[in-house]
Amino acid sequence: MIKMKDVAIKAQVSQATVSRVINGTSYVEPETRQKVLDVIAELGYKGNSAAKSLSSKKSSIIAVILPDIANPYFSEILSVIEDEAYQSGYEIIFMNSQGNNHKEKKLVENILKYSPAGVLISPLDANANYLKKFLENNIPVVTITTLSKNFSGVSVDHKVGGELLAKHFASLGHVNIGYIGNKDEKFQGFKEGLQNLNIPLKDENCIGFYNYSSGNLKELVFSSMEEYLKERKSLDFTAIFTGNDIVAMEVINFFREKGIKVPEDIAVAGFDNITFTSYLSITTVAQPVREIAFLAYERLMREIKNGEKDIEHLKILPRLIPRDTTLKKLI
Amino acid sequence: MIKMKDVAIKAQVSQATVSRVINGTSYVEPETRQKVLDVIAELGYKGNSAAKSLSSKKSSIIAVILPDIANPYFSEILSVIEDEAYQSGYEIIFMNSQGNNHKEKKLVENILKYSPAGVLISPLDANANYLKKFLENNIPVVTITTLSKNFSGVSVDHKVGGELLAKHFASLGHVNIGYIGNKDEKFQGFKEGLQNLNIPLKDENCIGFYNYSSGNLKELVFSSMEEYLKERKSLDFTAIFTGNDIVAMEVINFFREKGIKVPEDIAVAGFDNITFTSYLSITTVAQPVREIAFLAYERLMREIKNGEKDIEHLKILPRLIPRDTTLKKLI
DNA sequence: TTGAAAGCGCTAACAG
DNA sequence: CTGTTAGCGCTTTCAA
Repeated sequence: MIKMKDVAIKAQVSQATVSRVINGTSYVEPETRQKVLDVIAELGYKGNSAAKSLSSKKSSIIAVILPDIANPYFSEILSVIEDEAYQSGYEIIFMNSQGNNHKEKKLVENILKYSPAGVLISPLDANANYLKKFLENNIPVVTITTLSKNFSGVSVDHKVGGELLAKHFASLGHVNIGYIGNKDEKFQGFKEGLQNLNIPLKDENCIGFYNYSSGNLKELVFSSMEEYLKERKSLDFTAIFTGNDIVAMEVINFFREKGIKVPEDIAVAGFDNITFTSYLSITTVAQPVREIAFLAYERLMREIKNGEKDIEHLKILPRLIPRDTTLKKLI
Repeated sequence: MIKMKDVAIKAQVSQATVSRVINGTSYVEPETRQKVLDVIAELGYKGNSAAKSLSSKKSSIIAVILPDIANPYFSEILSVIEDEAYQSGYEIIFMNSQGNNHKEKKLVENILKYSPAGVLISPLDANANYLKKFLENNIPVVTITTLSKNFSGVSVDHKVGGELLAKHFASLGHVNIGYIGNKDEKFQGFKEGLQNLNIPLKDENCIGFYNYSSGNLKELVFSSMEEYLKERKSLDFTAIFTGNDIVAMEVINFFREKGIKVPEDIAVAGFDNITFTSYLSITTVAQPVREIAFLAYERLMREIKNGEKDIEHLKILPRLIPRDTTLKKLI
């Protein structure tokens, strides 16, 4: 690999001057500047990230930590971030926490070795202690999907999303309603939304589990549903809201195997609006993923380049996308 | 950030000794060794990648360059690689070529700055000249999905996959057959497979396009199909093989909009067996993605750690997964 | 406006 | 078995 010194010698200037024209850190006589540029092109000088990072104490690496890259929702996010980073001259170190808090902690520790310029993370626990390491090391962080009091972040208003679905179910005449998924913000919104409409959401109809990894999701969904069915003989609800679209697909799959028809016997709605829900015509709540990713990246850049330090929380409003799986009116 | 010297001082040894216990590069008296380890734990020493990489001239970074991370086929691959890398102490720099040769070239140049320990790439063009830079810089490369004469690689035998589908269509009695997608190896296998069964695959029924990015895929598929329909009034085939599952979904979508029923009016088969095809019950050819990714990573590790330099090409056999979209027999 | 020189934190001879 | 020392390629004072 050709280095600055090689360029310097060939351009008959000092290595410091080469550094200056590359980084624009101080004025260089246009002639020498051009000469250096020519030699750089001629020799195909590329630079050495390690050396640069070591002496400048900062890198052009952005760490991206996501809970489940196999979920299209997150791969779409990564896709947007990667391209933005590419266009602005950063590289992405990607890490997949797989819904595993222990792994996420390790990942955070590992990434510190690289002095990343910034971090984009969809944290499993927005208030986890190990996230504070970024604060201590003065590394800008923007959270995606979840908001943390310590960092800027961009998310969808999940609560509103839950409420939207509550209203949707209500408008279709459902009064016995179920839920399956993480008991998170959207669940809260859903529950409160139903309460405001005087529709009870019975605890025993809320099948909770905590999961991010799509690896064993099918098993998880199937065993949870089996267990539910074992306790009572049949479904005690006519509509079910699932934590996300993938869960919705699995639930529909489960119902299909059991001979339960969607939406004739039961209405199903998901959350996220990943591409594939449209093929299956699943009712869902759309998160503008690309916008979220873009806004998060943009915010991170402002923290990196302009040193903005105030904590900014963006909550984007989701919208309901009614499709076939909730087609049937009960009234 | 706490550094080796800090550890050395507190442990009352030289910095070199700390380096030795960390890297195990030479024997260290068990007592001193333990003392150093204790101090490392106490101080929470993490290390500095840039410094390590600069002085050792190698990094623990593995570059992963994929054509379309939004395609679940590739996100599954990334998921496997990331976890393997995590377990063996490497970090992933992820790059998305988006089916853009120009971008891929730039990515290859960019990654050289990091002296990656190795590269896993699903190249757009296996023989692209810029890939030789890895050879010049002595960086181990393993290709995924496509094989290159210059590097080791793991792929599915796409040709066999195409043949499998040819036989499948034939066994169902189809004689007028179409294709839509990249005119690649699986297309060749498909074509030859049909030829061997004395079924012609007319050129005008082969709708070719070159695409990797799922971004504008819908448009691409729809406009290609529209064009086809404009030229002749109706479909001149009873079964169509699509380049991959996502294309299959879009084609089915298109047919649905046109009121053409699948599989009643036309049979559709995809390729890849991404998770979502099972929900839609699309006939497809399964690529054992996780195995591919795992084998590629394993091979790369052997090149990195053991310096194996021979070129090894693994071709994994795909298998046909018949499902509902090709259910109907014509004979 | 430019060059010389001192590190950045670490690895890897080289002594002893 | 361990300490000393010389860089790795670059950024960044400090002078001139």
